[in-house]
Amino acid sequence: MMTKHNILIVDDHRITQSGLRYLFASSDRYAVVGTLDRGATVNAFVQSQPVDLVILDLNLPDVRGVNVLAEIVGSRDMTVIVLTGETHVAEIHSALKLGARAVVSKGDPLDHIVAACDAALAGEIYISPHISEALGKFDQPPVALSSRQMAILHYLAQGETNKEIAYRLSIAPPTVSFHIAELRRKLDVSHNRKIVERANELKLL
Amino acid sequence: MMTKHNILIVDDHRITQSGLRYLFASSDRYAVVGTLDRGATVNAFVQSQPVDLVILDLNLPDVRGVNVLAEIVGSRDMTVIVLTGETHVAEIHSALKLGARAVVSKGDPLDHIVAACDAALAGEIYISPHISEALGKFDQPPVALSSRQMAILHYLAQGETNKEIAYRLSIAPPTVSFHIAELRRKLDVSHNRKIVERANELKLL
DNA sequence: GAATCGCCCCATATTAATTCGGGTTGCGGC
DNA sequence: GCCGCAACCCGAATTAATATGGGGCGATTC
Repeated sequence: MMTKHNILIVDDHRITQSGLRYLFASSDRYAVVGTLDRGATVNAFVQSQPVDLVILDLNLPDVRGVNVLAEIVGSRDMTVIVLTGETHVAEIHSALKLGARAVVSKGDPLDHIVAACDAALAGEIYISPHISEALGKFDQPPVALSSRQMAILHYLAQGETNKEIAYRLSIAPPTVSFHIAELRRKLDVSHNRKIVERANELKLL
Repeated sequence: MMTKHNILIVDDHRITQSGLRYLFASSDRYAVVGTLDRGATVNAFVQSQPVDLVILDLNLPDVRGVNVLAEIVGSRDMTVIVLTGETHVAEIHSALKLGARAVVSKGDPLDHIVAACDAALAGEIYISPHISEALGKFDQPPVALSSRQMAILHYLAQGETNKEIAYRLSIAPPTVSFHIAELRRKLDVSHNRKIVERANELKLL
């Protein structure tokens, strides 16, 4: 038997950290070498000591998990698996695109977590049944917004009026209405009052 | 030493369930007698066997934790403590009003959970530092909406226009505007586009 | 029982937002 | 080059939403 794989846990819930430590405590293949509750500290940790596998929560208090992933992946020979509480499809897609090797839900049985670690280290991609079911449901054509549309969506999310947005962008109010109509069309909603909600669902904000 | 206190864990994250079981496994005062991941099953469980203490997550997949709390509290001599991931102030207030005896964040150190159990069973109210800090920040007077205002808020959340709402309620469009202005005032927002967001924050929907 | 308060309603006048028709630019394909 | 296409912009006309001022109704208080 080779030496154990070093695991770093990144999750802001202490009880989850503890549960994971306990899960791996009796393993002869894995050793937990650290637990972090903030995304900002991850990069420094993995630079300072050898880590083979990172178990990353996407929902951290300081930064989005995907940003942490983007920061650390590729920096050295390291495998990252995502352990997430909520199932945000777009975010999971991003994580996989960025190089996450597995995605497991916190609602999954515990042996799925170990299975994900095994598979990820073997070079496979592991998606737990929970997650893959959710992923399949929404096989959505990705919504691409232009920069103008994105800017206006952003101001809409702040709750600003068309007039205010027009002033900020130095364009006429009817032009703002035009872009909003485009947003309605692309986001497939019939009412302005649903645009921001829908954009949040699609994680466009 | 008296007999151990029976604990029921209600949380949809398996890893949290496991962490809590482990936390109490070595205790001589507590015994975990069950773990549930759905709110709908809680009432049947506590009817079927003696439970002294329920550790309840507010964020369950099927129903809001506060509804579970409302259902089980008072049904017998049982203490409920809330263990929550996110800190939704209004929901925590509701939980306390409904009779929860302690509130702990999942981000708190583990000994706070045990402290909460001890305090709750001793008849005290325990609020962890994390939570009490968040609670203090927003010491909001509770927002009371009239039934008309609530109805209109509901339609707003569906994304309907003033005209549609007016038609549904058989009132004139300016009357709808009037109620919306009242909502803006009561919810303390400057833009209509923020009303639904704010209402969600305050869990008024 | 009069004053007060909150809620509900509306018509009118005003302001905001949308639709419509029309124009520009830039870019990839025929 | 020229066509089509998508994004971007606007003015004028239309429609939607708001503020304003006012009336009625029921409950509470003095």
